[in-house]
Amino acid sequence: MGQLVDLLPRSTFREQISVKLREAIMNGSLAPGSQIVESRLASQFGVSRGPLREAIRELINEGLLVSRSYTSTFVIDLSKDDVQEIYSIRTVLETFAFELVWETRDDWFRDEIKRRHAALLETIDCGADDESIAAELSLHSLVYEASRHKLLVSMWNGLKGRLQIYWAAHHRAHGIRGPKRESHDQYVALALGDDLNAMKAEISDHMKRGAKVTEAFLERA
Amino acid sequence: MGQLVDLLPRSTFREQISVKLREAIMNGSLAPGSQIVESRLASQFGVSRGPLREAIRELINEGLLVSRSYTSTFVIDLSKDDVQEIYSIRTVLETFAFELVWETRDDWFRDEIKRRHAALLETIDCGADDESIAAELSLHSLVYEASRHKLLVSMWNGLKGRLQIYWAAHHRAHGIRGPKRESHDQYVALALGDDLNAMKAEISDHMKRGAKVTEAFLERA
DNA sequence: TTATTGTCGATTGTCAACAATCTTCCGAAC
DNA sequence: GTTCGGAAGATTGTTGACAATCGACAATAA
Repeated sequence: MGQLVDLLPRSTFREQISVKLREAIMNGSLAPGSQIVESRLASQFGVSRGPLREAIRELINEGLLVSRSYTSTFVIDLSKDDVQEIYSIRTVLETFAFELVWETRDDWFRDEIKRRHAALLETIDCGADDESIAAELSLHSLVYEASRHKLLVSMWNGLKGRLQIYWAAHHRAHGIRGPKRESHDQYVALALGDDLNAMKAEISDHMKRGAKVTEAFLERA
Repeated sequence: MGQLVDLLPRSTFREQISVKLREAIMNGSLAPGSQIVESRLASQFGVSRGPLREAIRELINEGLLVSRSYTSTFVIDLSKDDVQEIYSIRTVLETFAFELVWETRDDWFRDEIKRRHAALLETIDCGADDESIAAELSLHSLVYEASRHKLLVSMWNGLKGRLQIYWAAHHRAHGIRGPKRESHDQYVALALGDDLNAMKAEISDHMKRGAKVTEAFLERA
């Protein structure tokens, strides 16, 4: 028997809190470097410290928070090296994802990549900065999802979260605009084409450009 | 002022429990598929369920345990697909690690790889199966450590834990011996040599052989 | 003045009791 | 015999109180 209706979202507090917290960090309500106080957050969410602590542990394991025993926990503040590391791993993983997907790209893949690219362009035209970031990450997510490689997807999700924090924070701090309108034309065109090596080269370039931009961020500060 | 005495190991229960639990899973005291009951484990460790739950959450995030809300939590039982995924990602990451390290390999690297290889051979000669597994993983860990890429190391550690569970469990279940004596001769020789492409090919082969062995495991069952 | 010690507030760590949920099983109705 | 419903037991989820630790600042003594 198939799935007739969606599973009811009977989630625990811990789950709900961990997504809310993740959102708050990603959209900058909790800025990088800011302190997390369990008792305060718990009362804000209207729960006790137990489930809140478990949610915090989850984000610590994802690398979004850091904590020092008996003392304090903070929203992570990524260093330049951290971001470079993320970009370098991303290059490797996204290249691998395209290798996996390349021969089995189907109509769904082609339609979906166009759809997500269009969505990205629209958010850029609207000037919606945070949404542009999310749309860009969604575009890149496609190849991971299409790979049907669960482990690869989960690793990408880990990187994605940290990247989003970083971008959102620095865009806010420096008043820089989101992704440029033409930044993904080449990426999408090659992903629809037939030259895997050109695609790989584009990924490598794309990531190098991204890494360069982050350096520029940090030199202003 | 130097370090007069060792730092006192003032760790929290959660920390201690999470390493003990990890050990128990890795060495097979807690077999794949076996159920974890919070209250029972808590009394075994002599602590309350609070810190124990947090330790369990940690292992869940590492992929060593799985849980269903309000019902139960189990030691993970990897499927054939899961193991294939691990091997395929491992190929990608280890190749990347060698690219990073290749031009900067120094005497420490060369000495250390010989040392770890010798340690592996010794455990094999002693017939110490569990230790052979650990020694093999330690040998492979070297290139990640030498890369000085924190993110890469942490990803490898995640994979390593799951691989160790899988190997230990299946060796125990099927009475199969650990790694063969000559299995890493080529790997070490190429890692000390000057042909990066040959090294990459060896990694790819090595992983394919590993994946084949896991298939053989599963066809017996 | 300066180094040492004690104290206090803030924060995280731990505990034991209680609540919510899931599974199983048994009995009744059809 | 089958299906439905509901009680019972097992397990996880949640809570509020209490304990341990840390960092800073004041008190003290040389």
